Formats: sequence, structure tokens, C-alpha cells
Amino acid sequence: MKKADSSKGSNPRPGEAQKLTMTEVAKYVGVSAMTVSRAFRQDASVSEETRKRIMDAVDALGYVLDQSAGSLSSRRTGFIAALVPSINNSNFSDTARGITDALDNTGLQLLLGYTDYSTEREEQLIESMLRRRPEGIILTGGSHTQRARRMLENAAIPVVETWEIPERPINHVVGFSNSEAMSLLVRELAGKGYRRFGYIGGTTARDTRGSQRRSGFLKTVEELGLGVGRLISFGVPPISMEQGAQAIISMLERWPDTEVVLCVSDLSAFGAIMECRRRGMRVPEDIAIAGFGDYEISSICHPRITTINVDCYGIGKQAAARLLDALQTGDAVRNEITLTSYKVVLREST
Amino acid sequence: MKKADSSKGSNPRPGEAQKLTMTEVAKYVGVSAMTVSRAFRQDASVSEETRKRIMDAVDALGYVLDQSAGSLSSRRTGFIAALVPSINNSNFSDTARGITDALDNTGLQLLLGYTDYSTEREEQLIESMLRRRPEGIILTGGSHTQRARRMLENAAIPVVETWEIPERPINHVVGFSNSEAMSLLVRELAGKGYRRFGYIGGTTARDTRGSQRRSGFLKTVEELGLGVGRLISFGVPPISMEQGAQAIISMLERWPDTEVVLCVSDLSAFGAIMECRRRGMRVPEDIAIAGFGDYEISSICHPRITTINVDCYGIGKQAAARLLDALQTGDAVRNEITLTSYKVVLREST
DNA sequence: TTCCAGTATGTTATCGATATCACGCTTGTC
DNA sequence: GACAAGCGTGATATCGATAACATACTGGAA
Repeated sequence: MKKADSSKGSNPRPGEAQKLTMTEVAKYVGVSAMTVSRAFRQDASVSEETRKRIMDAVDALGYVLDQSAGSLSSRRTGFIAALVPSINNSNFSDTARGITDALDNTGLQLLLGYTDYSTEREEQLIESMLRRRPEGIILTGGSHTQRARRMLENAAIPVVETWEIPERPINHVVGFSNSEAMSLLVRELAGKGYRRFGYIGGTTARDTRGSQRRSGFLKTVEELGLGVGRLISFGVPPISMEQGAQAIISMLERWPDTEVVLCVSDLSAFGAIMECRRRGMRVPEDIAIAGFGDYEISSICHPRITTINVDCYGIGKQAAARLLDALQTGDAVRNEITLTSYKVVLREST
Repeated sequence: MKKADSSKGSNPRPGEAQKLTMTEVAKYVGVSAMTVSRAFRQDASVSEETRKRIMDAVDALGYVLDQSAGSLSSRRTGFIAALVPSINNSNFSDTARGITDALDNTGLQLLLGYTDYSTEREEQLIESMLRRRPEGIILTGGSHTQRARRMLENAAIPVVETWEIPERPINHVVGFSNSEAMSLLVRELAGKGYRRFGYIGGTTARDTRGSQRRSGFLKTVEELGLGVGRLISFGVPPISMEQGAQAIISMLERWPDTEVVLCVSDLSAFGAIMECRRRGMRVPEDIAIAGFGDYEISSICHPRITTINVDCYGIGKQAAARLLDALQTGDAVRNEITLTSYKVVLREST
């Protein structure tokens, strides 16, 4: 208690905010702490009059419920954990927003972390999240370290993997096939007469969704008998606008007759298009360029960018909904795959 | 215990993950729970050999520390709360990232919330955050409801307000003057010869930083003797690219001879520029347009956008640093203002 | 040899809320 | 009129860890 004593000594306004607990409130009102506790929850039976008196006292004293104490006793923390690759990427922050919106008014609070596209960091984060005893957890993607999988299994809480369809799902899945989505885009563009296809993406396999898009591209180009897809890998995912610009330069140097270039995301597509225009090329007349993700920028910029619209917000919202479902029904482990929609959006850039 | 019993009955793989506590680990190793607790912290004195045996057991059993129990006893939750207006806006998600990066390896965990630019929602969030007993809290801006201020004072934890300089700071501040920043931009552009200035921003006063930018604009245009600034307010903040596009249309209809338009953010500036180009206008020859915030897009798009660069990431990083300082020194309430840098970035759009 | 300091570990009380059971009172039913 | 049912409230044990103090043991100084 040394700490408390010293702070008491140096506190400029003593006697006020000193360790205000439910018991103080109870004393003040003249009821038991248990009744105060009940007054804070809607389900509990407290007479309307008592509840009002208690809430007035809470207001007067400035008491704020201590959930860290409550959750120990009730064994319900009210936390939901969510891990996304990046919070700076608007696709994922839309998902995060979908999650928080779905959690609004449920009394559940989001613990958000970003993995930076690294499974090691994900493992680390999973552990630090689980220490908070969340009641459920939402992950991005299906690649996890072995230890991460083990921890999740031991935790015995519902898990939702999002943004792709893992080969070996842990529990629930809310996502779509990145490979098929990209494939669909290739087919649409081939249908418009394009023949010489290029692809721009990041270098490593860190970004599993990126790899899936690329393999969907390659497979489909081949299936359509269009020869070999031309690949430029540039930069560590997620690749930036700037990297998209540099990648298109490489593409044009190596394969100057490329007709259409698909990019792993709208951001790189935007960078690529701006670079082309800066060099005096016309898009789509001289070269067509498409993106992935339907970021806001793609419907505004000039030319507007052809892309795949993905329901980022819906992924978050539905993932949270699956989690809430699982918590309510108390269903142990119900594996279920929720497919989210995507669609090709043809615009001026192709 | 009804719940535990029933879940025990229905659990498909019983006897494994059933309520694994520190005591189980201790029994398994043959030490006391206290020793296990100590093994988890670096400062505590446990022999290297015992620590290893304990950690092996932890691994074998799959035990994960329960911080919600620990924090009740230690009176340290290890939480830091942060509220930003929006997580979809890359300026603020950069700040959020700055915060998380600064918190990395400190053992502190971020509780992130977004206020949607509403002080009412902020108040609500502050309460739900305080229920988790964070050790410090980072806010955006200096406008808060009265009750919010009161709750923060009662909480007796360090508070950092960011992104602006409040008139009446609660505690620490890490930010800059939005008004002066905008003023600087006006002066620079006036120096380049521009005379008829327009401004595009959101409608209401919800966004205090936006209002400050606008008033900085108005004040400076007047000071320079350039007549009256032309204002278009369009949309509820934060205004989107699309709204920027619509606003520039209004601007040109109403004041066709406007020479330069400053926008509340790069996003609206971008929308405005794209709209102009779509209409065949040349930027900056026919009209010059500038933004605020130096988003990635502004250095990539064509033409590149003149803007004010703000150290978003640094704001987060420094805010967290101030908080860590305050926690370490245990300094009660040290009001201190940390000014962050900003600079005009002249590019092709003006 | 004795005693002290320091290290490694154990014991007990406690953090602040909630689960659970118990109790008194009112109301309505047969 | 007796008793069951329901409501509002209180008393006590407890959630799982850690603080604080206690204790056993070791090695070196006096």
C-alpha cells in the first residue's frame, strides 16, 4: 500500500476519488453491495425505486463499474478479440468497423490487434489476447503457426477466420475465395477481347490472400489458352501505391505489348495508372489496368478503376454475428462456412 | 456451477482444457502457485532451473496466464485506452498505429474505440473504457461533454489529448494548431500570386479540427486583404472524396472565377481535382486545389496534390510516450503541451 | 563458530465484483 | 386459513491471480 499512501500524500485534491467501490455506493444508499451490483444489470430484480436511488448515488459519487473485478467472478469478460493484418489498410479497417458496429450495444468490447501480415506476430498477439480471456476471437486468413492453433483449441472459445476459405478451418469461416474472384475478373476481361495479361503483386508468400489471387490469375489465363501470365512481383505486401507505380514500369520494360494488367489491390492499380498517365500513356487505350478490393478511390479517380468489389464491412459484421450466435446458443464447435459476396465492377480503366 | 456442469457434459473432448489455472500448473511442477506467478515476471526471483521447469509445464499443459485475475490483485490492468474519430481514415489509423507501436513490448495493451466525431459517443466510450480500468487514456481533440470531463478527472489517470491544442487541456497534449497550419498554407499560396481563395469543408461543427482549419483560412484571407474567403460546406464530416467532387461543382457554379481552393482534407481535394479533370479543366492552370493531411494518395495521383503534411504517426507515438512517462514517474498531473510538426508541401496541383 | 545478508520459496490475505442460497414479505388459490 | 409462488434483498463464498510477510537455506564476514 506504499503506492496508495504516497499518492494520497501528493494528490492535490485528496479524499475524493480514493478507491471508490461498489461497497461505498452501497453504504451511501443504505443497501448491500449485491443490490448495487444488481442495479447495474437489466435482468436483475431490483425495485425501480431502489435502482433509481442507487443510480443517483452512482452519479453523485462518480462511481464507474469495475468490470475487471466483475468478470473474474462472473467468468465472462465481455471481450472479443480481433486480429487484422493492418489497420492502415481501408479494406481491413472496414472489416474492423463492421465488427465494432455489430458489437455495439451488446456490452461486448473489441480487443483489436494487427499482425502486420506475420504469422509469428499473430501467434504473439493471440497469446496476449487470450490472457484477457476473450469470449471469442476473429482472425484474418487461415494461416497460423502450430502453436497458435493449439492455443486457440485450448481456449475453447469460438473462432472465426475471415477473408478467405482456409483449407483446414478451425471453427467458423466468413470469407470468399480470392482465387475464384480473381479468376472471374480475368474471364470478364478476356471476354472484352484482352489477350496479353499481366499481374502485379507483392513478392513473398506472407500475404496468403495475395498469393491466392495470383494463383487464380495464373490458372485462369492458362485455362483460357492465353499463354503464360506475365508476373511482376514488387515489394513486401501490402504493396503501396508507389510500389504499384514502380511495378508497372518493370512490366512495360519487360513486356511492352501487355494489354491488360491486374493488380493485387486497388492501391497498386492506382499507383500504376497514375504512373502511366504521367508518362503520357492513355488508360485503357494504351494499357488497361484493373485492381482488387473496390476502395473508395477507384470510383472517384480518373479514369475510374475496374476492380472486384468485396464486402469488407459485411465480412466484419457477419463474423461478429457468427460469434454472437455461437455465444448465445452456447454451441460448442459448429463449423460453418459463410460465403460473402464479391462482384466484378467494370469501369473506365479497362 | 450449473453452466460448468452442463458444458462438461456436452464437451466433445473432456478432461483437457477444463479450467486450467496457475494452481494446476503449480501442482504439476510441485511448487506453489506463487512461484508460478513469479516465473511469469522477469523481475521476480525464481531460480533459473525452477523457471525452466515451470515454463516447460506451462507449455505441456497449454496454460495461458489469466490477466483479468492478476490485474484485480495487482491493481494494474495493463490497458491503455485510445479514442479516435474514425478508424477508416488513414490519418487516424496512422495515429493508432503510432500508439500500438509505442506500446509494443511494454506489456500494455490498447483498447481502441472510435467516436464517429460525436462527443456523445465519446462520452459513452469513455465510460465503457473506464470500466476496464485503463492506466491511461488518449483522446482526439479537446471537445468533451461535461460528464466526460468529470469521469476523466475522477479516474485519476493520465490523459493525453491529441491532434489539436485544446483551450482548456485536461492533462497532457500532443498536437498542433490546425488553424495556424491552414493559415500557413494560405500565406504560401498567396505568395505564389493566388488572390481569389475558396474553401471546401464539412457542414457542422462536429469536427473541431475542421472548424479550426476553416477559421484559420478565413482569418488569414482577411488579414492578407484578399477580400472574403469563399466557403462551400458540403456533407457531414469527415467528407468523402465524392463529397469533395460535389463541393467543387457548387464552388464553380457560385464563384466561377475562383483561383485556388483549399480543402479540409486531401480526400476531398482529390475528389475535387478528379471532378475538375473529368470536366476538362486543367489543374492547376484553370483552378488550383490543395488539401490537408498529406495522405499517400496526394503524392501519387496526377497531378500531385499540394497539402499540409502532419505527423500523424508521430502524434500517436508521442502521445503514448507521454503516457508511459507519466506512468513510470508516477507524476500526478503534469500538464504539458507537446507540439508536433507540420509543413506545407507544394506540389503540382497549385 | 556465530551471525547476518541475500536468495529462493511458501502461506495467507486480499483485490472488487458476482453466483448462489437464504430469507422475509406479499399475493393469490383452493 | 394454510401454503405455494414470486419478488426484492442480504450474507457468504468464490473467481484466479498477486502483495506482503514469513521461512528455510546458503555463503561469507567478523
